[in-house]
Amino acid sequence: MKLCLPKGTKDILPDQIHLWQKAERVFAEVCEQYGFSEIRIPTFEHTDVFERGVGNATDVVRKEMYTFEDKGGRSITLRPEGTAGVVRSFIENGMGSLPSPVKLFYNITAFRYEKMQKGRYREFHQFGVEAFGSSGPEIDAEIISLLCTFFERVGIAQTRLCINSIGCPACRPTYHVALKDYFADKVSDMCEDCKARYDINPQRMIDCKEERCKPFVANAPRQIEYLCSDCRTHLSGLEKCLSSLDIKYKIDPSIVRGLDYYTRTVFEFVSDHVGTQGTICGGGRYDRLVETMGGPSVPGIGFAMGVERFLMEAASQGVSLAERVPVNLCLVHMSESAYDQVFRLAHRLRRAGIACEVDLMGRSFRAQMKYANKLGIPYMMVIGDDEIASGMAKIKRMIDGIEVEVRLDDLPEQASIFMNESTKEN
RNA sequence: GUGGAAUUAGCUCAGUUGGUUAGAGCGCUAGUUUGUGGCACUAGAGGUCAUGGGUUCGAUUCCCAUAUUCCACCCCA
Repeated sequence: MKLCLPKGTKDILPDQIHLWQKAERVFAEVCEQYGFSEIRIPTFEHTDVFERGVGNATDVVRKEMYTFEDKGGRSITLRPEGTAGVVRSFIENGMGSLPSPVKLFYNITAFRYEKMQKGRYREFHQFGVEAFGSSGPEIDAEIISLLCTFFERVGIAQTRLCINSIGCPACRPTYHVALKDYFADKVSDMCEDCKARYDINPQRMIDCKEERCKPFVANAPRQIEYLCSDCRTHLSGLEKCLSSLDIKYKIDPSIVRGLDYYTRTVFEFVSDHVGTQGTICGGGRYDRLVETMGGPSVPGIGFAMGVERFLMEAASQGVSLAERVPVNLCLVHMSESAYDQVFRLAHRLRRAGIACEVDLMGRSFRAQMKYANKLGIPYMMVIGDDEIASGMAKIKRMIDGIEVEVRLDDLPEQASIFMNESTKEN
């Protein structure tokens, strides 16, 4: 049997890795500027963590988790998302007693057993943020602002921000009653899923995509009209913050989110370039989650961004995440006798922090030149018996052929001076 | 989980209505007379035609299964 990738996984090859590194670097940078600290949590947790955190009723927990029994008979699950694990860590490490708010960010892989589609993988990457301890709308706005800054810094435009409020335990029951009243005489004509949702969670009927359900859903009462005064105040507070930051958004009452823990604010950044999986980034507030998972009563809010989807969006917007090629020098030898010297020279240069290449294929002079050119190495230096004898050699800038002569003994310093100067000129 | 499409060289794709040694472009390697790359030219390497079974005198081609990819639904990042 030929070896191949398991379904839904991807190799990230060297020709793509710089995009990832750039995205990771910018994300970490922006998070730190907003006062978030990185946290690293395990790839797997006790299954309970997700059952209690994400919610037993969700599709993610019911049918998408990679769950297995380890050799000690424990039920273990590969994380399907980041929030539950971070909350577990928050509680376990007593972070509730740190100065509030506690602001954390992470860069993780996550695993969901799902059918493949563009922008949807079984192992995928998420950048995420969680903030604990603050219940005001300001932190909601700060997190959205963080995302806007990230997109801006990375050069992405045209992602739509949609927000909604899904209420809190105080006002949701009233809304559910209103929904049930509204749908009471209509459920029988709706899809099977909606019939089930009617009893379990009528709120989810709102974002049903079935054609036959849409007409009924269109006129259904909206959560926003049933918010309690606290939730209403929170939402208008968030709107005020966003406006004063000049962040454009749209209220989208159909955003419900599939994870059970959300309360009040939910939001998504949506793109048109990622196929049906248009949500690049989704998040919201979870004021009861920490308590539900056995911790203190501490409010929280966070988001997760699908890195694959983000990179797809960047590519389709023609955004270049490419990093400048590190300044590189190719040492080209002319003869067998020079090769030994060149090899030692490369060792010295590298130890001095100058990235350079030497022939390792036994190539002819001409072939070495071609190789350097193909790799796009910007500088080269020819070393033959003459150079060895005189102790002088020329560094040539490939793009325009400009050369400078240096003493081999002073090479590390001389080379970096020349290469730095000409880098600045460009 | 339901439904549909696809898989031929490292990459992008031709092709065989079932019939000897399977093609192109790009890429890769070497060379175009041993002190300067990009262009051009020449040559070469590289395929169990995704894998396994079946039908057939004969299968890369037809059928079935498996793996992987893509699309729609569901759901989500």
